[in-house]
Amino acid sequence: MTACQLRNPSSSLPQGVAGAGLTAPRNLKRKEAARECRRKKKEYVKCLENRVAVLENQNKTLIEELRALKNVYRHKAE
DNA sequence: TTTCAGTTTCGTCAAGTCCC
DNA sequence: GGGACTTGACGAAACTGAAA
Repeated sequence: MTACQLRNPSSSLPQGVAGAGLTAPRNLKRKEAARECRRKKKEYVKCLENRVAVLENQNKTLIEELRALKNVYRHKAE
């Protein structure tokens, strides 16, 4: 038993047939809503990827800074 | 060039949430 | 409550790259 069958009792029908009673404008709205949802999701993922890149750069910079400071204090201690 | 497995894209359904 | 909207999940079709 697939998850789809659990959720959709009319799943023996090909997809699209079960909802054939829907009016065309309603179907159109669904299509557009799905497209918009996917567009937003892509945008969100891209945003997260950008953030990862920024944070990785920050991390590199901070590591470099820490290394430099350690050097300074090591020389002072000598 | 053909075949085929893996990936991406699309339309649809169902469930959840929000707002009136 | 009920209609409109959002989103995860599914199957089908289209696309892609590697192997034969």
